[in-house]
Amino acid sequence: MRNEQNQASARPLAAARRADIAEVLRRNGSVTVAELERLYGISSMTARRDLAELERQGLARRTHGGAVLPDIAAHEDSFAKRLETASEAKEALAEAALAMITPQETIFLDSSTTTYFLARRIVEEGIELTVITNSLPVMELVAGAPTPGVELIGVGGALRRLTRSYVGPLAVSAVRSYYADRVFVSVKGVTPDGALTDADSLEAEVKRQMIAQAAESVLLLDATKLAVRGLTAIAKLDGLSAVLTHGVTDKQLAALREHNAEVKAVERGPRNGRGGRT
Amino acid sequence: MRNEQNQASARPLAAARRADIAEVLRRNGSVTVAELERLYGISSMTARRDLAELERQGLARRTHGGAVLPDIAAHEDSFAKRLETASEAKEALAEAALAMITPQETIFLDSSTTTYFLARRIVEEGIELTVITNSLPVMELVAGAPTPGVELIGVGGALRRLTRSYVGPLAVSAVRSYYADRVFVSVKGVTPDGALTDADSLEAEVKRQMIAQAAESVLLLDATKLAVRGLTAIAKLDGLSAVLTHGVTDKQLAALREHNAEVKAVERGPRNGRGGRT
DNA sequence: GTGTTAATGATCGTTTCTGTTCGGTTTTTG
DNA sequence: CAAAAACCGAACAGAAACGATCATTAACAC
Repeated sequence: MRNEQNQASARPLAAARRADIAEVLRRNGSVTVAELERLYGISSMTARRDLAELERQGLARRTHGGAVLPDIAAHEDSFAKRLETASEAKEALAEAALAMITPQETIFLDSSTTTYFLARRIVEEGIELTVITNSLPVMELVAGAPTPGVELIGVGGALRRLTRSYVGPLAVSAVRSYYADRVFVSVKGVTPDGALTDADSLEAEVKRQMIAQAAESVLLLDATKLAVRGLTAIAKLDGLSAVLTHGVTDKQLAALREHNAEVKAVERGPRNGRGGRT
Repeated sequence: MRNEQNQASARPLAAARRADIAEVLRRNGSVTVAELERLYGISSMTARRDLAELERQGLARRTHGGAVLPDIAAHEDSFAKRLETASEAKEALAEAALAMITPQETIFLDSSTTTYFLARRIVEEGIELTVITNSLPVMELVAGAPTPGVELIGVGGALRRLTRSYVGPLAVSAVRSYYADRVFVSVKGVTPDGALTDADSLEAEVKRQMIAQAAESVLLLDATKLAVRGLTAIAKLDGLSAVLTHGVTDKQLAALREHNAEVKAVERGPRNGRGGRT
């Protein structure tokens, strides 16, 4: 660019010389005061002053005898550990959900841990699609993906620390401004009469809106959910497009099918009597 | 090029000569006052005036003895990379910004690395307030805080991977739905005539909206910003409530004060100016 | 012609840049 | 580990550049 001549010529321009030094530094990774003296015909004091100026500008880091490029360290995540706590049921459900996804489509992911596993699989596979979520962990996961295949749209709002997700009016209205091909949700519990319930009403509101804005809605349900019941109702089983279950008994399966015909049992590894169709 | 006579032959138009100087500058990267005197047969005073005019037009950057090309920063470094540069200055600025915060208030934090440092200090100190941000790293930081003192409102939108921040229409409208006591912003560069510039227009839009929605706006400015100029304008210096600087020279400080009286120098590391008197 | 405006050059106190000196500190060497 | 060498940075002084100010000149309108 701007560094060609600059040999022992007259006295071109102090600023130009400094820019040149910065360029040399970028190319070589380091410079010494002695080199600068010889190269530009300046005194050591001036050389030091130049390097001090470059350091002030953040372009160099002073060392004894010269200067080097400022550190170029990497930024690492500390979330790897969270990934270790793997639940077999959730992994199986995530795997089955992954098979339902078509590249290039747009999906909602809620703030459950089950969909977190799904997000991880999506990133691992490098599937190209658009993910809309209110879950901070999912955002971190997708944003940190090595391959930029996944487009991420984050739903903002007030942070609910317990679940690390965004909720509230702003979150709901943000969800309302998007339409997706599919939504994957998980809930706190399912009642015997086919109602999905959650422990938090704000969270429930977001899930409900996601379901409303998606062409197809898929519930990811492990066996523990059948025993509990949340405080607020989100939706009815019969309003969903599909339900993936894991670890439920034949009897429970039959009960679910009374509310929704599209209930599929996902078994990976010999589990519970039935062998479901994967 | 249009370099006809150069000599004192005629004086067709000062503007033509300046355009010519600009051309020389583009080609060589720098010019000296002495060169201009010889080239055009003008006095040093006129040469300086020409260069001052070119600087006002953003075509040159004045230096002692001449002028060099302004660094037009169209490109942008990733968040991780920016985190490593001028970290000392950013820490000092963050510390000073921290002192401006009153507990229980609501603040906007933009997606710069400088405000990331500020967020970290807020979390460390456990100050109770509400933070509204479009920066994913800041969200992670605040959400992961051991003490739940900080209320977090996340601004969603489309994720811009390079800066790990949410931008776009959704982000802007989300910001618009909140009012804050204060906003802390950092920008790509500040031009001589007092305009804040950024490399990305989407990012700039969010910052602009934050400034509009905050009662007070504070700019965090390290010395590296004075040398560069971004592509899009965000706002004017005179529209801000306060400016905190680090590592700028006395002269630069005076220039900034012409646009905004509330410019404060925050020094905690490398001293500015020449022969620093303690 | 006369008045106005813009550009330029000259003067001069102030600022910036630079090299030298010198005492103190860090690194290397024996 | 001590001596030697190299390096550092504060302080000083000279040279160069700067910019505010004022006077001069040229172009133009009336």
